[in-house]
Amino acid sequence: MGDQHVPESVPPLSGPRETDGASEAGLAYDPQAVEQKWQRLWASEGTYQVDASDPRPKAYVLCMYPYPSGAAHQGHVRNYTFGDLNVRYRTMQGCAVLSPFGFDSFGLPAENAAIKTGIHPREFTDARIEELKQSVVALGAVYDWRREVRSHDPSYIRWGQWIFVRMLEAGLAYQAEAPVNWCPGCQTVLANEQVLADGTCERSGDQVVRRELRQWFLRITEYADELLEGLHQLQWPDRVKTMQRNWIGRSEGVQFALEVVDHPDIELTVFTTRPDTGFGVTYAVVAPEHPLLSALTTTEHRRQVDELLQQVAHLSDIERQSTEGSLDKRGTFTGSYVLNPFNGQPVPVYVADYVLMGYGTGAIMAVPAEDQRDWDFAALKGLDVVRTTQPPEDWEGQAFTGTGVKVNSGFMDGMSVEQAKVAALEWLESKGIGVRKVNYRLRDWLVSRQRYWGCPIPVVHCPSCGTVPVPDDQLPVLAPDDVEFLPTGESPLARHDTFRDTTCPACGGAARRETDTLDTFFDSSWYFLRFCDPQDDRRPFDPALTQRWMPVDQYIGGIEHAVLHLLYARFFTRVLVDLGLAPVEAREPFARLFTQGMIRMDGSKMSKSKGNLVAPSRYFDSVGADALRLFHLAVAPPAEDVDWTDQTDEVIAGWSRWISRVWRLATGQAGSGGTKPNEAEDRRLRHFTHRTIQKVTSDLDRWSYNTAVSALRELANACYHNLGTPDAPSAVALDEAVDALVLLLAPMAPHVAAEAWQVRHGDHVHARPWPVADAQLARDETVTLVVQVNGKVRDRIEVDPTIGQAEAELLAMGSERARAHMGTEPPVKVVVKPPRLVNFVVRPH
RNA sequence: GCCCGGGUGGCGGAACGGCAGACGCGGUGGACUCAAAAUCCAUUGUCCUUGCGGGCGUGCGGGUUCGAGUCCCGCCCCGGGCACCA
Repeated sequence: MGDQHVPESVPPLSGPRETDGASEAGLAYDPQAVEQKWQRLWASEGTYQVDASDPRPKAYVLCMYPYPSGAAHQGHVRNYTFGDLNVRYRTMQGCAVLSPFGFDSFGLPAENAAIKTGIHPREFTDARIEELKQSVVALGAVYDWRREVRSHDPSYIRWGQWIFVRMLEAGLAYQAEAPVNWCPGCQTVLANEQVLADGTCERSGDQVVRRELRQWFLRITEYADELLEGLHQLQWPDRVKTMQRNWIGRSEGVQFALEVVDHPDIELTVFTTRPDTGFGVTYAVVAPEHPLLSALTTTEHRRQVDELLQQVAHLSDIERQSTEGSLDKRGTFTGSYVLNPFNGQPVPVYVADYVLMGYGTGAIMAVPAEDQRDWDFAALKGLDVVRTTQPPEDWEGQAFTGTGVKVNSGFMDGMSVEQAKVAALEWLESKGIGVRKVNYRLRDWLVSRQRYWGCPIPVVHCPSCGTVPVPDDQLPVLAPDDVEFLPTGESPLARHDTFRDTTCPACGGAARRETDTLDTFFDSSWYFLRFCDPQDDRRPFDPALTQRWMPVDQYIGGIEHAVLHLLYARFFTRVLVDLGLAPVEAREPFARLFTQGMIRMDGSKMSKSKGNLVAPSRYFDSVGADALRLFHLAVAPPAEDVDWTDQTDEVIAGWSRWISRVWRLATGQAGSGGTKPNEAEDRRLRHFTHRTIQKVTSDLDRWSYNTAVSALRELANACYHNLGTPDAPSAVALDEAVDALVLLLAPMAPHVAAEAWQVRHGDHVHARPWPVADAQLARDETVTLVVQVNGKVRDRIEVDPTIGQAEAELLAMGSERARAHMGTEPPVKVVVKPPRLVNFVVRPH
């Protein structure tokens, strides 16, 4: 998964602190010694290994598996800090937590490195996996490592291919022509990322062109409605659901045919969501790739049309939909006319780049009066504009897309837009010209990649049998190692004779092996299922084990995956359920989703391919992992982006100081409580303790980690209050407070919490149950009643929280400070919201 | 261009439509110390005021409301995604 924006460089951190090799009570806290001790212990005791037979209620907590880009960067640290907090918190709450880890280990960077340095992608990738794994362990994040999955592992490839074959058999995979970015200089297909903003190749600088290639697709559009409907039941951020909804882009409308003047043999089919505007159609537009374009183009217009096609060949879809620059040069007349079926008038047919072949029918009826882009284009080309919805008075100079009364529209005159939509549809259907049609913005999933470092598509192309899947017992199809990684030429697989040339599994004749590999989103669409049964060599995963763990209860990853990965995976699991391979529990794979913000530096202008130079290891080696974790929890709400600045190191150092502050409290070095009860202080501290337990618990439940950490700061401050003075709280109250502090800290800063607890009690803090507040002690004895005059705060009165309406008003009325702002007349109105607020509304004087 | 977010002190941030700035970082002052570090304590939006207190303040402009950082409308700026980066 995503390699996030990462900081480029930071000023040097103050040198490593002195360590004294141990951290028993009475000594300074030594993060390195403590962290290594506990990391070894968690690993050797298998503390976070779970099995399906575990009787506790299950919780599946998962961070999106990473693309192994080497040592972890701060984006990973942030992700795994949140994940680990959830794992430990749910464990303390009594759940059997499934916490697996794996690697999205196929991908472009390894192949680029191979081309550059000659190192084989596998060697390159394995080395980086080890590095990343090490930093994840050093962070103190705990996983059931027996379940590790790597995309490039032959067993994972095998079952991925096996699933692809099942999809092929079910008719869900098919081949079709689709454009790719072709670099004439490199003689190779480029990823969008490798094409610069000016449309040139990042490596050779050549102008990139779009070229049609026969490629594999998955029929995700068949699931469009289901994917849309399924969003309702998900506990996902609204913005992610909205993005998916918009991405699917369901729209209801009409598809109808336009007669072509002087061409009885062909007709132009268009889709519209606004059939009510039919009388306003003054021209039509086809996409440059439209199959009828050639037939529609007359001899005298062919030159201009060809020029346009050449120009469009190196534009991306984004550039084509942009209205920057003049539309003038981006469309031209074909020379043909079609008949507007509503009024029988001939209207000209244009070709323009802003119409995309991939959406609808690749042709539109243009209504400049009611569509702004059509308006702009019509203005440039001097085309007619006929309003069919009456715009408000004074409306001129632009399209009117709102609702109103229909005009100039024959049988629809006088109707509302909504009525007219229905009338136009019924009219088109009754005439046999059109049909109602649901259209989606979503396109089928193109899974072919012309690359080496990916999962080979397991089919063989036979001249006599056609496309034949590789039989199950011959899986996995593995890419050969002896390939050349050249900076020019096609995919290494296509040039590898003994891989490419094979025999047909059906007839035994000479055949050609498919040399495309699968999109890495294919791999990331089912790894969370494999985690449930990672070593199975009879099937991708056992349905019973999958049923035990699925769905993922908490999925955590970057917002950049809001649409693609998260939509593909939802599609994939639906298919697996429909094919009977996965239990219904997996239909919606991620019950709860959290999308974290990104790490930015200098406004995020840096490129993602640059390495991460703010390596977490520099913090592990100085202040320790706990300090870095607390920093990430505290610095911002988890969903927000984080700016890595000059001040960041100082803030992290502050967390290191705080850890020592807690350590001194826990070990008694900060001073101890009194031997006798101190009623006032004890009540204050116990109230604070139990209120903090409530606050932290609810903050963790609502993903408000920054405020949870703040609450722990406050509890520590409360513990220090009056410590070492005659007015100190009793040892009993202090111990209760410090124990609560350590327990609440355990999911956040697990090492110091574990060590502190062991020093105090001898056992493991992470095996303790999560603390429960005493509601009586947590209750506030008084609250502040705010007295306002005309909405401005004029006084504050401490009152009993159960105070009533009348009593509150009476108390407020008695406030001298408030009365000083009220003049002599009685208030016009009094708003009383006990126990928080009384607002007197008076006439200004 | 389209879709989705964000904008609060010097900085990161807090705030069920009801005390704007919790908790930190940085700053300032103090205690401890021969001194320093570490530590502990206090203070810190801004303007006017000796003080009490008051005015102004949540990107900009309007609106709803007894009351708006929060809700609505219109802008500006910054970021994410846009189907082959993952």
